[in-house]
Amino acid sequence: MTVKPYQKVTIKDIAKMCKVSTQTVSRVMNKRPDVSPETRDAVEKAVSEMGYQPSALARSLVQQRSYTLGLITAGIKYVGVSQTLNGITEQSEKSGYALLIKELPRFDTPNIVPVIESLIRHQVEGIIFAAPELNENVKIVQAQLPSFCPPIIFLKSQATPNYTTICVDNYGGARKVVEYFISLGRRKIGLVTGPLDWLEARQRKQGWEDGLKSIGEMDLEHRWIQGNWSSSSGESAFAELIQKYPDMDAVFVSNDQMALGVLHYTNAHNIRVPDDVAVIGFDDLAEAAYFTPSLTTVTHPLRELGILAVGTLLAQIEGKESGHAGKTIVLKTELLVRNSTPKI
Amino acid sequence: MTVKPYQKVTIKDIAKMCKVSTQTVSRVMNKRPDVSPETRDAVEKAVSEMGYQPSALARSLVQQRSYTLGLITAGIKYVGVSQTLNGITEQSEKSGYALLIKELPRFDTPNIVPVIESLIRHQVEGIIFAAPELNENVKIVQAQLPSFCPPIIFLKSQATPNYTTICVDNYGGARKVVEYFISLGRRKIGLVTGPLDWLEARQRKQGWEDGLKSIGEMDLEHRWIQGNWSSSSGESAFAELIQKYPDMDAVFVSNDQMALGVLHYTNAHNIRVPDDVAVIGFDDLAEAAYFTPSLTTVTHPLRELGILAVGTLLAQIEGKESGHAGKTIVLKTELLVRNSTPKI
DNA sequence: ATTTCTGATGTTAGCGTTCCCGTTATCGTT
DNA sequence: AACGATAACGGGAACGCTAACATCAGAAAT
Repeated sequence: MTVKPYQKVTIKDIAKMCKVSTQTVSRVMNKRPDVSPETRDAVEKAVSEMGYQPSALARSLVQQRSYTLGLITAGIKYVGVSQTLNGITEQSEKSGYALLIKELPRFDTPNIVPVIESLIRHQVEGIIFAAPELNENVKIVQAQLPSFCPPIIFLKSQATPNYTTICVDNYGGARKVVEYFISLGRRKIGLVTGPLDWLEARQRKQGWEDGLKSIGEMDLEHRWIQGNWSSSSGESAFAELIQKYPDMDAVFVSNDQMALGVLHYTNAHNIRVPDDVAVIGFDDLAEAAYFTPSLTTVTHPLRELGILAVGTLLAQIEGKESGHAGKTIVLKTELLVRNSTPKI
Repeated sequence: MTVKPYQKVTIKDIAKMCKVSTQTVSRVMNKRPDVSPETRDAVEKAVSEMGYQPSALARSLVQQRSYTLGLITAGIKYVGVSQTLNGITEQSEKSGYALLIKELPRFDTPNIVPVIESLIRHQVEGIIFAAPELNENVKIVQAQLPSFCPPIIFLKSQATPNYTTICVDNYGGARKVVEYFISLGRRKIGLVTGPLDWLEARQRKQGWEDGLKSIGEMDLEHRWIQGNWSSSSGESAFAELIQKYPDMDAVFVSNDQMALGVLHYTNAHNIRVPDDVAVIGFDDLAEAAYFTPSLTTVTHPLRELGILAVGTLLAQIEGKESGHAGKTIVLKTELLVRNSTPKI
């Protein structure tokens, strides 16, 4: 039907073909009103025949707007992260923004500035920092931010006055867990925590700690142990914990993967769950409902976190005034009761 | 120390500041040899003082190269997909390419062409199509591909003569499963398959079928049932299957999530695994080793799939000659024996 | 008949780079 | 002394597009 152009076709080709100026073609492409119907039809016909696609690059350059967002992640292969990513892609697509993605090679990648600079070179209009906060990484990033930097939002980070932060109420979720255990009459509550260089692990631990202290349980040192989020670490951590805290009648495990490790241990050692030890996890993996026994856990809206991140970022970009007021949004968690805790 | 420029700083600013031409600044930025050391130092100093970042957009425009890859996915929140994504981000970063990501709203998104066009507008130099093949979606995409389209690679798709395809040996993996069951003396092998509009589900089913037929088991209609990849569907599918095929002494479950559902059922109904029924899954989820009992399953190198995809694509981009020769790469799978199958 | 408006189009310039070519100064060679 | 080679740098043009203004016809208003 039409000659397949090897060379990419540009606005000039269309203009020449229709004997109009490039400006007119531009007007048609941008659906502006002041083009006569006949010209519009002719141009549209040429466009579809030639398969013309306007260059977003050239457009961005001249308009000084890229309609592109930058995303910095780490650990995409973990469910939590990828759920957030899902929300982010969905919402940015919906808003007509492209998404440039960077994954840090490690959670504790030392120098993140080059990554941000790379995004800036690509003229992103906003940045979502969705890598978990551990050690001082977020503080370091904030301190080293280039002088000219587009709006940036931090996910799952400590609230700071100058930057917008969106996170999940880890502390509150953990307190809910402890309170639920107490309501079941369990007070000898152990903890398998995630690595304490992670902010989220610290927040969850703090919730557990404060929950126990609020009922007068003050001596907690021998009641917790650290894992590294993996099932394997959960299993061995629990093995150690039950040894140094044999009275334990309940355990809060800081994520579901480690909780699975715990259940693997209890199943293998004839420890009855929930009769001997009740178990509550955190995250609500899709699989958690099918663990043996099914796992009581804390859900958090990770996909919504991503959606909200994009929404908030775009609000900052498009309505410059609200600027980097540095607001903080905390999303609620919810306890999901299943069979690893006793029926009431 | 330095005035924070509100306006973005361009190559001209640096040039003016150093009293050299933009050309010279460009030479410094691109580390070209013909600049005197003094000039180079002066420019570099100005660059770092002003926080100048060359615009990748302008550079792409003039060089007619964007150093950007496009990725089309679906179902990022599922582990398999996100593992591949991990490999893709890693390798494209390593190769100095940026990555533009698009997630299809649904697995069976009807019209994918606009997504591809959007990538083309952004001048991506290559496209990785990493959404699963189901129904005829990949064929439709191939048929509707715009006339001017950069190199494109299909992941996990049916091999076709004209396009490069990289996939995992689902068929071979499934055959290995059946052969292993047979080596254990189990011949009454059931199947919980994934949805058969998915190519991967069909391939795994075919492996199971051919494996059984090779030992003379021809009548298979009552031996399989379809799930939808979820644990819940796995559980109910198995419940139905054991009813219509009570002799079954082994079951191949097409992914680990459904296998978890199966184990949930057997645990609840005092069906002994592996004594009464041996179970093998597919995927090797991180959690599978901690199921009760730990799950024998098939691993496939999804991260490597991503890495390989980028490598192959870049080879096509950079060495134009090998062009879209349409080669096909099939990655090996491996059986991982754990406790849901009997010890030998 | 003149002015004013409006709708449809074209012209020019410029977004921030790099490419191609040209210009100068310096130096060694014959 | 004249020549060419080389090193260091600058001037324009171009990439593909759109913003801003300019133009021009014809309709409407005076």
